[in-house]
Amino acid sequence: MTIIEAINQIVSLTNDEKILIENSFSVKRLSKGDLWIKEGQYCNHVAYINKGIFRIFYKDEYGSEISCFFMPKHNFISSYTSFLTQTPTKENIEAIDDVELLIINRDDLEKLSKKVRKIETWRRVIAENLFILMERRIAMLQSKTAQERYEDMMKENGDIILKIPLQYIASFLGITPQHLSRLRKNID
Amino acid sequence: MTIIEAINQIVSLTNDEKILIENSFSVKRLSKGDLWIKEGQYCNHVAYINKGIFRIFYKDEYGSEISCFFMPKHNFISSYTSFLTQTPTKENIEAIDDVELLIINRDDLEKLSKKVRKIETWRRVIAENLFILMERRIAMLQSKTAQERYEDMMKENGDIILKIPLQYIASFLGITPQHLSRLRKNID
DNA sequence: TCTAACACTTAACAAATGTTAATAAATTAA
DNA sequence: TTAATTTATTAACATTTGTTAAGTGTTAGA
Repeated sequence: MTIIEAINQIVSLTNDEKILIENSFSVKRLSKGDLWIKEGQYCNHVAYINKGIFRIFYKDEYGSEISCFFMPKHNFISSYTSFLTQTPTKENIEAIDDVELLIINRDDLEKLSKKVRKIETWRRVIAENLFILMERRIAMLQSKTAQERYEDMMKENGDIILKIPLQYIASFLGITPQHLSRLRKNID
Repeated sequence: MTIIEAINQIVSLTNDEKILIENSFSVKRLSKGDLWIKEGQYCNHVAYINKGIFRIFYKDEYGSEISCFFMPKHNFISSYTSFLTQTPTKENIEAIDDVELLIINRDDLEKLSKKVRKIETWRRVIAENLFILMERRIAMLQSKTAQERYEDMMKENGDIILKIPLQYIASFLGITPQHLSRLRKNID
């Protein structure tokens, strides 16, 4: 799915609009392990993932990495709080695979939004979806056991779960790698 | 703190704007235990809490109540996903105390936003703050023990924690009432 | 006021999860 | 490729948290 198809699913676009959008984004490639965004930076970009998987993580008070989200291809990614509030981010965004991004910076996104008003609607929908995702994540952490959380994750992200190192998934679920290893043994 | 003072803290207002805003909201009073919003309803209002404390909760697959958030006076409250996406809410919003609200419906909020453009900024800031709150909540549930979560809650919400029934706090923290009772004994 | 319903506490035990440490497997670098 | 490093698995044990059940307030109506 191209970026145009992804946006077109939410707000249907004319050919002219498609061209305007396409020209506003530029390609960026990263290798496995590279950080696209580092903590302390201002995140002034939003990106569409053409290829690969990203991990968003932050460091806790002991310096351990806590994985917040995984984003596979055909989704949009950013350090949203930083992008929206124009403050330094606490998050790191790391390429788990070799990845290909289509990026746009804040100014160009504003210009594009003025030229193509539908982009405003699309931005709102992206924000709303993220909001709903966070609500579901809170509900899950609050009221399900580790095994249920893992099984739910399997159902919803079965396609990418095998490509993500176990330790990252464990951190995402809020458990130790050893415990996740144990759960996997019991489930299979 | 009045609603005008609360908004004025975020976007400074002229006297005319203050009057326009004040006239757009209307008073609603509820008694302890009343539901302002019930699951299944469309939430078409946003409210400022003049007095009292609210609890937002939903029901899990077994019908148990899971408490998501507590909102004390001098904050704004809504079932945001429902309000934003105009879909039926899964949440219930309950008065823990006798409460007094200042409410505005979607249409009037849109009209007000057009008359007082700063209200757009205020709406954005409210959404951003909620977003940050949710991020912190995820981090807490993901990487802290129940005792740490309780102690953090004491630090940040010490003023209201004593007014909220223990069972609701336990559910909010993702633990059983018995376990919270045990933690309290150990801490004091 | 008395009683019934509900909320909170406590304790014993069970289940889930963390910790430590050792080993095996996989990946990376020379 | 081999050696070094990282990652994953396994097991024994410790700690945290859930479950059940009983007892003790507390509150709200009859």
